[in-house]
Amino acid sequence: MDEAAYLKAYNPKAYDGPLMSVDAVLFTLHEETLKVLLVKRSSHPDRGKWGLPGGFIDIKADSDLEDAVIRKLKEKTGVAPPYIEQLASIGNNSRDKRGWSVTVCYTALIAYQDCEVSFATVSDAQWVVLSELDKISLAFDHAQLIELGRERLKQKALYSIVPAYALPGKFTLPELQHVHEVLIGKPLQKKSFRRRIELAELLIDTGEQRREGGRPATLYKMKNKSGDYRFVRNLGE
Amino acid sequence: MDEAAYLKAYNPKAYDGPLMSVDAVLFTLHEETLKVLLVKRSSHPDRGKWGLPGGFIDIKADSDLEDAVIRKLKEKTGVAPPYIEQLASIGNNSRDKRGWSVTVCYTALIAYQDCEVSFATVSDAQWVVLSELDKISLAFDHAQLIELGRERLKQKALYSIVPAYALPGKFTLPELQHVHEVLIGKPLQKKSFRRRIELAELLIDTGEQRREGGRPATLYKMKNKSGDYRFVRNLGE
DNA sequence: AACTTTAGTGTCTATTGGTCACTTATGGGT
DNA sequence: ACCCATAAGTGACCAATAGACACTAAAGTT
Repeated sequence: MDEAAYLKAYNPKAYDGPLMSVDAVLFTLHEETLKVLLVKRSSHPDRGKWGLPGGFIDIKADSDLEDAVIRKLKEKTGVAPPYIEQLASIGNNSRDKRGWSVTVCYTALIAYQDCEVSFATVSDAQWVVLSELDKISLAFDHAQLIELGRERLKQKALYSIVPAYALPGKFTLPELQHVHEVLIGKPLQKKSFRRRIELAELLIDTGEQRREGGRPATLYKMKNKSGDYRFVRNLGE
Repeated sequence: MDEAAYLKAYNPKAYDGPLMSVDAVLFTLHEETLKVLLVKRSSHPDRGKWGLPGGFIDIKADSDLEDAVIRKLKEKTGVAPPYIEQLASIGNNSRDKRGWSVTVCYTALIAYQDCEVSFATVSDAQWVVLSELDKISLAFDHAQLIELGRERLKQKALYSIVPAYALPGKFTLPELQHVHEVLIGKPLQKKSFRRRIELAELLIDTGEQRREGGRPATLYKMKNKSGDYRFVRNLGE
């Protein structure tokens, strides 16, 4: 049998495969704390529980995995997040009551302001403060996925300025430092923090300033490739 | 309808989902070069081409994703590799002629000696030098997956001693440095290399030595958690 | 014993983060 | 207007760790 004949006769349903979904751990910073986006499950299993935005791939509509998650996120927030990264894939026969199930899970960041309006109308989605997660019983293994995302983001905070994507397009250095401090879980030296960013020339001075209490802070924006930059030495520790 | 009824009525085949497989990029060091394990595809599509070890999940036999890849690797090499790590998941509608397909891809390392015998008898598996990959037309997007694994391993070489898993249980520091040099692609200062490993106390002196030309080199073995250790500062650059 | 080869060390320099006091810019209260 | 509180931003020195490279050490070979 040649390949053309094989493909013609091929029936994907003959193969007994696992369920396959995508999920996203979308973080933002609001009121000095990290928050994660949760949605209320409208269907079985775990109906009524809160879980991560995500779901099955639509093999007609989605052309790749990232497409699929972004579609799911847009449904809830109205916009695509400025940062998204594959986190991990979890697959086993116990995480979903329906059977062997695999999720490809992403972490994403967005500024609170950039999607606030969009889902003020959607009552089945909410931002949840990370420290209050243990009070909620989450669907599937989503608590574990959030913890994984959290951990990954903490690492990124040590050697990159990826956390900047949790802020609006223009932000001040003290604001950025604050995001890093929340993620790393301890205060940082402003001098060290600023020095490395300046040296690597990662930000653009917009010329604008923001006043809030004391001396006005300069507003910066990210350069195009700044999210990919990796400092050779970690902060903290 | 309650959850029990839903689950009872649930039919996974009603859902039109993607194909789902696992693959592994297994590297080793042999004759001073990095090699990757390839297997000859015995079935369609891309029958006869070389590709990564891997395949569909067996939802009866495998209890999770890692189980599944390790099973695939054991089939080819006879042993489970001492190091395995999730690399990435790639899913789209163009990588497999059969339709929308997702692979969860792992990187793994093993000592050449530890599986040489096992698959000397298997003629459909071979180690291929990385620089000769462009001469072979690989199945699916496997060339890209290998490049991804290569890149990840290079990063690991900069801030960890994970590459040690490409060596036998006992190895010398010059040997380890050599693996790192191959991965990073340039020579390293032996003093710097040794100093950081000694300082972090990552290896155990076995008391044995290896003679080869000049002064004998001390044989070390890894401590248990040494693969997880991350230096705060990168080598090279 | 002298030479070659490879392992391993001593020591100085370079880079970058840590610390912390100091200066600067703004608003508010007297 | 002046002083103070507050937050932004800098100067200067210290600490940790990688880079460079010459030197010593231990083996085999001639």
